[in-house]
Amino acid sequence: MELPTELIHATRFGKTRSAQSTALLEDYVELIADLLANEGEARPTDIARRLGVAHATAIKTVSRLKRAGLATARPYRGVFLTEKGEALAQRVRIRHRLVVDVLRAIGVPVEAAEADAEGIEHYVSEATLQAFARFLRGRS
Amino acid sequence: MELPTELIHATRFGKTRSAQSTALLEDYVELIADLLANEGEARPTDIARRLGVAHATAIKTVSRLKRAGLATARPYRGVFLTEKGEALAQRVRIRHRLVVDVLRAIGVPVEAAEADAEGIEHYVSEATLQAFARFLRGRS
DNA sequence: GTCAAAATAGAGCCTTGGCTACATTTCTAA
DNA sequence: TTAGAAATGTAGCCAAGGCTCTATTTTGAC
Repeated sequence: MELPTELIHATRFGKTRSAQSTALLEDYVELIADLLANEGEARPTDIARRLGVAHATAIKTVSRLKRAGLATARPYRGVFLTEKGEALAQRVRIRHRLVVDVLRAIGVPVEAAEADAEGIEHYVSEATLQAFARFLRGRS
Repeated sequence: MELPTELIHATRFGKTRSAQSTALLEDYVELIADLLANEGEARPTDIARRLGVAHATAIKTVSRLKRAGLATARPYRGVFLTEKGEALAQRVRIRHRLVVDVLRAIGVPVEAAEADAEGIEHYVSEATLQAFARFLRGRS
């Protein structure tokens, strides 16, 4: 841990950038899991509506999910998660709850907490996550 | 506030997306302000090194900053911030400190707090920011 | 003062994540 | 059962944010 300042910064920013590319896939996986659980199926049109994008955009991203080994889908037949996708969805869901709970505990209004968590959750490291859990345990 | 669920979600995600486009410009403005304050000048090469990108990328983004009215730069003469850019840098700096301080207060290790704040800060709304400030005041 | 090195700029390419427009498939209701 | 509506998929466009390669300008060492 004796890197020059600019390398520390570069590493930090680089991490932030690559986090952005995974953030979208995480959102999709989270949403697909939710739709499968609550509606029984995850159709591209529903995904698009929930994310506020055009259906073509959703379809294109789903194909990226397939390439990444997170989802499966056959033409005109809805989207499903692979085991890897399920596992990711699980992690994302837990992390989301943790972030929202911490924000709420700090005094953030529920609306803002839910909305901001959507962006924040993708940038919370494992160390921070553990600190969050400790913090919540310590005050319950 | 009586939107259907999918519209609430869509709005929320949409906000997250557009936040991403401003996140990079905020990082640049913050860094340029820092370089101007500590080095006396902000050269594209330094910006690139600190952000861990190629210098050409930095130059291209600086020209976007100019288009957005945040910075000025004459060929071969370094980058400066406009009033608007200064104001943004100020806000970003304050917000960054607040996020780091809250993370630290919760028990996040300093390294993780600094690193995660880099990503988190761009997604913290005004309401959340105020809650953060209250939280810190309440425990000092 | 000159010339090589460093910094700066520009061109052109790639992927992502949006979009619209059009084509195809599936579903549904008469 | 079949036509029209809805869903799905494809193609092609755009801007952002990366990259490399090449050209130009500035600077610094002699």
